Amino acid sequence: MNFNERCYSILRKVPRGKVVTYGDLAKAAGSPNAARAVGNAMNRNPYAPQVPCHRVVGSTGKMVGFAEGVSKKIKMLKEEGVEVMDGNVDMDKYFYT
DNA sequence: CATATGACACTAT
DNA sequence: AATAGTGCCATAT
Repeated sequence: MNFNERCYSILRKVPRGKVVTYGDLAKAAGSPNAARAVGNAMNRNPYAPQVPCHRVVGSTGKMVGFAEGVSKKIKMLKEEGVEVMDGNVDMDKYFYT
């Protein structure tokens, strides 16, 4: 099981309407400082619709990027009930602990 | 095997 | 408060 597959597995557990940060995801995957690598894994995302890669946001809840565009990402999150204001998510309410 | 790349995070201006 | 620069990790080429 390589690093990214671990990321996908973990990310897949994230419930709808919640979000996680790259850093925490990386930490959960076993490499606390591999936030960047996580983003890379999401970018290639071999498990396209299976993994909720759109539920991954920056450490501050700020939208960082998305393969199809941040706009799309925000749209999807809103569809799940996550409030996104000016590209930012309310961490205290939607962060997956 | 070595170099380059990127959807991050943090510190210093 | 906003912007720029630096460090880190795993993958792809």
